[in-house]
Amino acid sequence: MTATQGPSAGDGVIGTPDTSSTADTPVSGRDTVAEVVRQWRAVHPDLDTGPMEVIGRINRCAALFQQAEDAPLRRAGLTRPEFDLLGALRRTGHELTPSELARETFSSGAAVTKRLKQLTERGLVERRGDTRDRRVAHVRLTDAGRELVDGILPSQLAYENAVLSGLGPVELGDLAGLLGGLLAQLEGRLGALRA
Amino acid sequence: MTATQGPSAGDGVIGTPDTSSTADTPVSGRDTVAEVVRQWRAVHPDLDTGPMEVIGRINRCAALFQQAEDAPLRRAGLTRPEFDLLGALRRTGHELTPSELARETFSSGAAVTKRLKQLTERGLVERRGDTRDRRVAHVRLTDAGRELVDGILPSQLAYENAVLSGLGPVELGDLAGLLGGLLAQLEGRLGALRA
DNA sequence: GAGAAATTATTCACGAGTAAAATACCTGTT
DNA sequence: AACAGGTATTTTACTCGTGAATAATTTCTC
Repeated sequence: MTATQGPSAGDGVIGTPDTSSTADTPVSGRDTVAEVVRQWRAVHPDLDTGPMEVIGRINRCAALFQQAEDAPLRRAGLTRPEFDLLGALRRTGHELTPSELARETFSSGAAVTKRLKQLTERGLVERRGDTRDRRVAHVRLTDAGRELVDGILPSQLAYENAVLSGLGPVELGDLAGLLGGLLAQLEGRLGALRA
Repeated sequence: MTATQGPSAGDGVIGTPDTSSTADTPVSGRDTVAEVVRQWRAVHPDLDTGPMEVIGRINRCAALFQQAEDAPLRRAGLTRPEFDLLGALRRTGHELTPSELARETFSSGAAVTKRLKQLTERGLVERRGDTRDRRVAHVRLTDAGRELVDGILPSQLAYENAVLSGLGPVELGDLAGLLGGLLAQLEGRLGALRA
């Protein structure tokens, strides 16, 4: 699929009304992605580097989060995927089957199986077989699991808040809104784009 | 900087306020993270779920990108980390040592070693020992490697553009700007926050 | 200059995720 | 009732990244 290389959209996409010049440093300040984009432009001045400025930054932010954001989690001996699983059980408030956990957690069934094994051994979740359909299992938090999640969550949120404290409330709100719009589009339309 | 950010709060960007308990309800519309946040609020109405709306969405976007965004890459038999490595060599325009590649690529030295081994076997990069310091190696793209990168890049960017096409140019510009600000903060201040 | 400390790159053992096969079970059709 | 086909979950074989140890070399310090 050869999409029309944004002819006019080319360099205008990002710098639209706000930033000062088109010559150097066309985008916001000094993060590493900006430098990367600058290098690419020097080598391929014809390409539309707009997407990089969004996707590259999202990927980089996510990578940094994974390294640092989860400090309170790791202190409790949990990885982020493990916490996501426990959190899914906590926030839905009821039992979930492994398949539902996989869907809720955006991970594969096999990964859920492995995590459940570990979490069961640690006494954080329990399993119960369905009486009608003996293929399915129902997983629920133990008291210890629920207490662990409830104990971690506030400090985790406080930590995330600190991580984001560089932006003001208005900017965070805007960012959340824009990301929500993007994500809604991605989730709705991405499966179909898998060309 | 950022164009006239939404007057008042950030809830207007996407749409419909929802039917929740708390007074301020910036949860925008219809992505999965919004639903997750809603569930958390029902269970813990006292917690500030603001950070989730940003961090959760960034992580989720990154996960979706990893699944889908790289379609043109995989068609060329490259993973995203491999392409990042080749891209670093291409965009800097000169040779890089493995350590520099690790820094540029945000990955560990061991990972770079492994990738270099594979890419060398495929004839995409070459290595050369430093004459002054015999510990260091210098890595450069072969002609085939450079052609591969240059061949992939346009379609990869076009693909990314399509992925982002749900947002308009202004929104993408704002998003890039906000993410750049966040990232600059994270990169500058995150190492110190590792408590 | 000789030995200590630092730096560069690689190797190793391991943990975690995945896709695909395997297992166990249910349901509808005949 | 029996069989085909579908679904839920687990197992298997494999890949990939990581941190810690290792090897090789340079640089610092006296």
